[in-house]
Amino acid sequence: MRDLTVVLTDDAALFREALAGVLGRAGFRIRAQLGDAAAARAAIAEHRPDLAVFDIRLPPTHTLEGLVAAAEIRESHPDTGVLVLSQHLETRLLRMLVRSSSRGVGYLLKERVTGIQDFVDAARRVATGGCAFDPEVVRALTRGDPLGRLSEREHEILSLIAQGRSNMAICEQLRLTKKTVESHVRSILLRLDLHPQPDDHRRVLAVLEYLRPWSEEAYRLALPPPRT
Amino acid sequence: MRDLTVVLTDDAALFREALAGVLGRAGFRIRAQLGDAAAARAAIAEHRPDLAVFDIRLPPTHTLEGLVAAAEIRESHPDTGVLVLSQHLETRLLRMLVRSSSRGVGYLLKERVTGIQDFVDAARRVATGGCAFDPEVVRALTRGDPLGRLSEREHEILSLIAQGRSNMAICEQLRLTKKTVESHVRSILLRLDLHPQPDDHRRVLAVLEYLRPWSEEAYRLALPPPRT
DNA sequence: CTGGTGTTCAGGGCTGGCCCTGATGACGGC
DNA sequence: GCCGTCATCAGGGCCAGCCCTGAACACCAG
Repeated sequence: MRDLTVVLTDDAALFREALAGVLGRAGFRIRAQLGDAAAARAAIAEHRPDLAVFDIRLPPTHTLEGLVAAAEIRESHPDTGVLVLSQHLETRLLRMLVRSSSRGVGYLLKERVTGIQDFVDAARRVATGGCAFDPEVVRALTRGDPLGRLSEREHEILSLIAQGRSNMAICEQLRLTKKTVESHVRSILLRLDLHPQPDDHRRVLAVLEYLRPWSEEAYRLALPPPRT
Repeated sequence: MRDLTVVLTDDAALFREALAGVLGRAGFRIRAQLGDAAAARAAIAEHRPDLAVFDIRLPPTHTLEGLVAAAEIRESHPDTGVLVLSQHLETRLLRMLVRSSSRGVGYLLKERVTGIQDFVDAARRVATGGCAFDPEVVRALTRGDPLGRLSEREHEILSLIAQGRSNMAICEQLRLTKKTVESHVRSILLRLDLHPQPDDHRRVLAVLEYLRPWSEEAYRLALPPPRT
């Protein structure tokens, strides 16, 4: 079996070198190591590697550039597997990465990669057209849309919560009692699987859940259309 | 003075017809009325109007399409003024609309347009290369970045708040006492001008303030680069 | 008819979060 | 030295929001 080729993109040079070392010793040929998305695009176009590894957050903004680049590479170079490394699970954005296919794509959470061998196995799978997702990622992908579990009324109230309205403002606006709003809030939190945890501020988490579709939509506009 | 030409885009046909009536009676020539952004782009390319009026939220997604289209038109048709109508003030997204220039652009809040004559005046100014911004919009544009008023520590704590962390989780993570975190939270809220109001849930509002740059960045990626 | 879902509301209890005041120490600028 | 800013922390108080239980009614499907 021939050596698989890889291009690595991560602005953290130390981490990038470490990955290069790991993959190199595992038999991959490192074709390039880049620190930003634009350079990665050029290198991938030049080398046409079996695998492109991206940190999700790249310069200049450290927000979305890695994911944008990864999704674009998936479209423009269908023979290049794309492996994304992330600190956090960005479920809805992840869905956009796999919207056309889950072949040749991987999404791993940096802190949950349990060993070098796991990482190498994942890289090899993705490079050869398979997929590799962190189990948390798989669970999130197979789950339905949490917001879809809300009733119409609950959705309406969550939208007001997400505007930073107090319960009192909400009950006045919707002509309900304080108790009714509280009941709905409680139901919303449970429907969204936001159970009491000492570390969580659940109202904020519910807001974040509500805002995600919007973020995804903004992001969708950043991408080329999927091939049919 | 020749009649100014205009293309209107708003998926609410009734509102669109009403605007057409108003502008028509004010001497504008209505070149086209469209319901979505793609149709608007084609019509503007065909008619090259003096003014393009957009509702900010257009189909198919009713999220950003109007603003995307408006910003693109600004780039591709520099002689066409762009007037955006919105329900809410989206400050940071607005900034992207005026990033290259504030000539030939307007942003009005639908609920704050105080009369037909005001609207017509604004349309005329924008169509002839001027600008028209709701006073609230002007105030927001001239104000600095609220997040820039935070100290490094405050910014760090706000980022944790925005992840939906409880105060207890934050104090444990940063090895501070509960009291210290509370002090920082209080300072953050005041720095962000989030004073106690019975209608507000201020912690959520602080989170929304924090998340705005990210939204803007996602949106920036959706736009063509500004001409230099 | 039964069961499930959605909507509304109540009583009662608890606490995380916020408020205010005050203090200390470090640092930098004038 | 003085002042302002930042960071840390304390004491004490209050309450919006959440929790739990329970109830009633409407509607729909089986």
